[in-house]
Amino acid sequence: MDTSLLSQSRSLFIRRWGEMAASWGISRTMAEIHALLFISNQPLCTDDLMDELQVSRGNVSMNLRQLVTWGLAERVHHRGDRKEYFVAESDVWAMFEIISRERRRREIEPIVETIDRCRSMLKEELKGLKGDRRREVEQFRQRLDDMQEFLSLVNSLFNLLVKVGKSKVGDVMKTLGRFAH
Amino acid sequence: MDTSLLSQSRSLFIRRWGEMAASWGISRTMAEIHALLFISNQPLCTDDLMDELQVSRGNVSMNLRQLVTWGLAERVHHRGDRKEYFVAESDVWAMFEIISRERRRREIEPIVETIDRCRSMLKEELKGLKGDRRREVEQFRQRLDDMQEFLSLVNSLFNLLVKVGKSKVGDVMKTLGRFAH
DNA sequence: CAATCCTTTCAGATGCTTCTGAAAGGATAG
DNA sequence: CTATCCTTTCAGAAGCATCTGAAAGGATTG
Repeated sequence: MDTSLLSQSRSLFIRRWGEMAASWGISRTMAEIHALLFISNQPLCTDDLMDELQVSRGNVSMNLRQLVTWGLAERVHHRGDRKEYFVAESDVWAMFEIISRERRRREIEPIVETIDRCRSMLKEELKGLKGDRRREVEQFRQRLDDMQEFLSLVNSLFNLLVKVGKSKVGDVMKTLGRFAH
Repeated sequence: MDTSLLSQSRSLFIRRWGEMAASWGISRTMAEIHALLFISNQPLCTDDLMDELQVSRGNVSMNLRQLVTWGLAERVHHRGDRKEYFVAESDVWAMFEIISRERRRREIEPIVETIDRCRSMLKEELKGLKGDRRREVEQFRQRLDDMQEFLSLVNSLFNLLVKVGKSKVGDVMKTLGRFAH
């Protein structure tokens, strides 16, 4: 067994990346595969991944498919070799864009849509109301409004960040610093 | 059964908030309890929550405890009533601060710490290396550097956002807009 | 077209998280 | 001190997401 510092770092990083995955809504193995591809300096095939991560062929196959679908990995062919190889997206900004789009789609959009529906229902409901019940509905509506305002802010921030991108980040941080005394 | 639009909106919102919870690393029931408290205009007791959400007493108790620990809910006592009541934090910015702190603690800090360790291991490893293997280590190190730079940016952005808070968000957005031609 | 090599699929197994409900704990009232 | 009321705890049950491995699919080769 390889006990070099290189090998130790590899498995340390892969394991941690996998552990984090749970909170990112990505399965542990999918994240480990992605980590391994990310730190490799050459494309890897299914067997490489099975060996290093100790998981089944089916598992690797399914998770690779999802990584490719997301755009976090892509297929690579070598002349004279039937096997398929894979590499990871290597630009962390592109990764950020992909992951944040995915997360927004799952975490932000559904709740925004629901809040919209609720708001119009409550607007309707308010028409004929007086007194305590009116106050109840109004409070509910107020909270939904606050939440929606906040969520659309978060949304635009992400959009901006992605647009601004790597190159201008230094400037952005400097400018933002002014707001935070 | 109450079929008013108010009641429909309530359960719609609660259900959706709960569904989202999975991706936020919060259990469905914990999120539903939080949602119900968030949209109520008065403190609720354990039985209220059990009735409306159809979950067991133990479940409510454990999740309330966690909500209180996080600071997303707090206990309220009524004179002459032995029961404990609960209200949710109602300021979405405070909620954001709490949740983002928690998520960073679980999602960002561990990987940053791991990257640090890996980087120093690789630095050590590089000392006596030449050729292909050196190139392999160098690529790994480069990717870790990129990742770390990115993560610390995200970190400072969150810090800034929390500090800047509600009041100045408009300004921040306007300024960011300039960078996004 | 048969053999070989590799990938994909999916039913059932596994393991992890969350939930239940009953028992124990603890406070207040009489 | 005992009864009452409410909360907390936790072992086992249930539910859910992930993984395995074998079988089927599909492509290339000789």
